[in-house]
Amino acid sequence: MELNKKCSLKLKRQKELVEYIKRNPFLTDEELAQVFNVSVQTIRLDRSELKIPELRERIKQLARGSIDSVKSLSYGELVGELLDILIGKRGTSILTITKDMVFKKNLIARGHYLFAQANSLAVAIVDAATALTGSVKASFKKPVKLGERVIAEAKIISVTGRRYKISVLSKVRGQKVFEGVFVVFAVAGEENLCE
Amino acid sequence: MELNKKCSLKLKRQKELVEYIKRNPFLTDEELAQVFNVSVQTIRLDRSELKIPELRERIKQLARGSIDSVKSLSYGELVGELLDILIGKRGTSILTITKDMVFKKNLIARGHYLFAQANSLAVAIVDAATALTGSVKASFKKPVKLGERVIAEAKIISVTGRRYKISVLSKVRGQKVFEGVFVVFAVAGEENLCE
DNA sequence: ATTATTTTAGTACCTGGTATTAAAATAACA
DNA sequence: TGTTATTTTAATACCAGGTACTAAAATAAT
Repeated sequence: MELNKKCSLKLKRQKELVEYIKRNPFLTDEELAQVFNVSVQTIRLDRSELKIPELRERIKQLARGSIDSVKSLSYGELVGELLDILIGKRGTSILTITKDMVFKKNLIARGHYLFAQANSLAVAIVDAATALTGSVKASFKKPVKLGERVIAEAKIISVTGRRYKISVLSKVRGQKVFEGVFVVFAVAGEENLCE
Repeated sequence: MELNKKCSLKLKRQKELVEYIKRNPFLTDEELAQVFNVSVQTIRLDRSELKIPELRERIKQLARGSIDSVKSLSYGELVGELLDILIGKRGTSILTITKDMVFKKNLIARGHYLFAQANSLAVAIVDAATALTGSVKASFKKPVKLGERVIAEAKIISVTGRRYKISVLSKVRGQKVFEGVFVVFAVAGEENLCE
């Protein structure tokens, strides 16, 4: 009842197998069998004991992991990270351009990410329970590349009733990359925000 | 020899199929057949004509891409789902408002999602290898709620050199919710797009 | 020598395809 | 209308890479 040598051989192989598959997830059982110089059945037995899924399942999981991060624009209330805010006055946020924000061809950030950062900041500094964007005039001054950190500064220029006019200026290393004027409405309930 | 109607039906399906699979790469031929309401064989025929690899191959490629870490996401290129496009002319896309697109407080869609749909559509119909947004004038006409389906229609109004002027109109159940004029630049390499 | 463990083999079956041939449905045309 | 081209569907044989199960060999432990 103490199959030390054999048993340890088996355990050793299984340990290595785990590592090997981790590093090398695209191999079939047959190929693994060759690598470890055992039969295909042994590999299958090992996998089932170790609960390692079959090749196709492994690949699928990898693919899922890669695609999930693509999803959509933002996950929280704000696109970017709030650096500083003074509600009713101004605010600053920073957004680092990651690879899912850029065109794959040239690694330049898609415009709507810069817009989203500016828009969510504009809405945030109004924050009268709820604020909705009414209209925008924006211009993209310079392309922003992968990895760059965009700092957006918003300030309220005027307030007329529930109508806020806010300017947002975004920069990368001091260089202006985006500029916009947002008209935002503070809404209480459900009414229309149309002009 | 002029199978216009039929032919266009087939072409339309194939176009949609390309998009559908891009956004939805984990579906089997059988599932795709159900979606498009045709037989499995037709889907296979389409795939082979369009040189779209089979499910397992698609998954493998995704998984490979994810491991290479460089990862070029051709999946987040467009916000919304392309319904119909005529490059150089016009295009239509649909975006269903999900819960991560709305303000928690009132379930109204954040403006930048509508903007993103419009912007990515505007960029898509230019598609001169690469296109970047230069400036925008936009206005949000009506709040859009959770679950609603926004249909955006973009059309090119004018082209001056590499400068495209594109109007985008988004509607929910026929009601105008967003309107914008985008100035988009077709860029070849790396130059600035500043005005 | 006997028993327990481990490895290997063999078989039937599954999914999601390819590849090929052929029939049926649909559209175009004269 | 009939005839022809196109498109769609069906049927069949085959493949990879498995699962699940049964059973025989090989090896080790006592």
